Amino acid sequence: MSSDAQSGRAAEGRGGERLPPDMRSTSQRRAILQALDEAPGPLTPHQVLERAGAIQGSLGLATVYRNLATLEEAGEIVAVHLPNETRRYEPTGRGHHHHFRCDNCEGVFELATTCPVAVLEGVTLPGGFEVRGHALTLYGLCPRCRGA
Amino acid sequence: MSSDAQSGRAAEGRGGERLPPDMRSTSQRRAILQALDEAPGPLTPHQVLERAGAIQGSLGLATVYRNLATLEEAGEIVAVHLPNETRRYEPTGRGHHHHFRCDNCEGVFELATTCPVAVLEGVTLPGGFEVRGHALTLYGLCPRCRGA
DNA sequence: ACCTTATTGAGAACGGAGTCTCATTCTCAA
DNA sequence: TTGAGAATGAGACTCCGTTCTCAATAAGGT
Repeated sequence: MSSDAQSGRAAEGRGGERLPPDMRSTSQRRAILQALDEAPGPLTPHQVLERAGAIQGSLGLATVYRNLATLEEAGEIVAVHLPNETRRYEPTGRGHHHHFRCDNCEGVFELATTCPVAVLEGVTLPGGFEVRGHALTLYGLCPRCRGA
Repeated sequence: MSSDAQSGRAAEGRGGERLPPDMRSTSQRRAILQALDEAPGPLTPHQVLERAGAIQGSLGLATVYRNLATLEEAGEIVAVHLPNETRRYEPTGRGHHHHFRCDNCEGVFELATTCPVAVLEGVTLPGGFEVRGHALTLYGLCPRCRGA
């Protein structure tokens, strides 16, 4: 779940990432990407600040926001929106999946389970609602909180 | 979808609503409840201000917020959270359902469709995630925007 | 009708997410 | 090695949803 192979981001030019031409490879940028790659689920900007900050010494919140925006534009990461939560980000290329939020620790995890809502894609529901996409979040207890 | 029978709110004491003992029935409160009852889906505080304000002459934003909080505590309405949207409210007693958000007009509607995620309730997913609830939002085009 | 007290309106104030500024630092192509 | 310009850090600032304040108003029990 944290291998470079998964997202296709491997040794290439400069720092080792696949980034647009005029986008430089800085230690901060690398740390942010690494933090997102190693996380069990999408991270909020503040979580990115914490985790990437632990990897790379100094890191400002503005830098995190700037990079998240830049990397999203570059298609390296995608924004994830959960109900009643601030925006989160995760690396692209992980295919269609949904998230699980623990009621206890409030952590958000990526699920491997097959999508139970796929059948509705492209369907027009009674009432005339044409479905083009969906957002599903499961709630409950994560493995750790269940055990404790 | 706008009948009083549906939510069980009918002529009873005072102004006509079923409200806790020390909660007074004011014209503002009644307008707010009516606005929520007649809406095709959950409303944001500002939408409540607009709609209830159209019913009842003067209405302040603070009054709307106060009443939404009070009515929620009283169990008359429930908060609805959609991804990347501000909190909305709808009357209680409409059973399990999900919402549809139009990509074009951005309106949010209540769906009558049976829940495709029900099968996951109570299940423990591979990985050890114990499902206790879920949030599903469908996106696409509403009847009106589809026609236009 | 009267009195107690919940409720209201208008606007000031708050809080947290996200953005902007700008002097300084760093990347990397030449 | 060097220079152009992308990137950074710290904090001020903006935005906007929500709450607070307080004097005036109005439910509703008696």
